[in-house]
Amino acid sequence: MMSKKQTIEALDLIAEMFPDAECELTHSNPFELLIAVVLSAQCTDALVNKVTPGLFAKYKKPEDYIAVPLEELEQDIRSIGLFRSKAKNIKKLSQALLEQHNGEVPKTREELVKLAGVGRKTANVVTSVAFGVPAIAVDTHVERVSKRLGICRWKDSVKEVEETLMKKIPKERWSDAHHQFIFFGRYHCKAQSPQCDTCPLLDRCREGQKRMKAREGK
DNA sequence: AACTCGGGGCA
DNA sequence: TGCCCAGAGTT
Repeated sequence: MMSKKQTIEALDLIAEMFPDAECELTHSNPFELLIAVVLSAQCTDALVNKVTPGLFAKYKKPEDYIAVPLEELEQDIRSIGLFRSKAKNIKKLSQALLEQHNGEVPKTREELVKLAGVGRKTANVVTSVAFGVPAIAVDTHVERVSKRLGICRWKDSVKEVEETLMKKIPKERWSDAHHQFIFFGRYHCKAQSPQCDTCPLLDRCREGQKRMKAREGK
């Protein structure tokens, strides 16, 4: 397991690789971000960004999502997959914003996770990106990278990964680290092709060392 | 903890 | 054409 010091050193190297890492979901206000992150569950940000410009031109406020028939909203987001449940969630979520939050996006994780289609990851992205609250949203990239590097244990749950990262990374770096890990996982340490050969973290990476030894053994 | 939902992108 | 992508909700 990486110590706190080792974790920060690894993070520094990743930050050098992706100094401009930031949220890639197209949005221009907290409500658009919330919708975009809900849509991004189980699909890529690039795919979400294909539908959101048209979607946000048509739907500006929670009322707009409520006004339209479910089938119409389903068709508007059909290309991203899982569109039936996502359309239902967005209508429910819009209703809740109107009835319980004056049509505004709530600013706390506790309130956000009560919304339909909003889980731990989505809530953390919204609070950190829209409201500047320090947070580490653990998606599959963050989880995979943290486990490969040895920052946390392979068997850790998403919640345990998040708690470990918060312990080992200074709070003022949580939000930047979150995006840097995501970029590292998405563009370099990919699920099927980690690109260990060109990785600056190879000598300090648990999984990378294991892979190199396995290759030499052949 | 395991299962389900789903179309797009790429080999 | 079949594998890979990548969270929330339910049981």
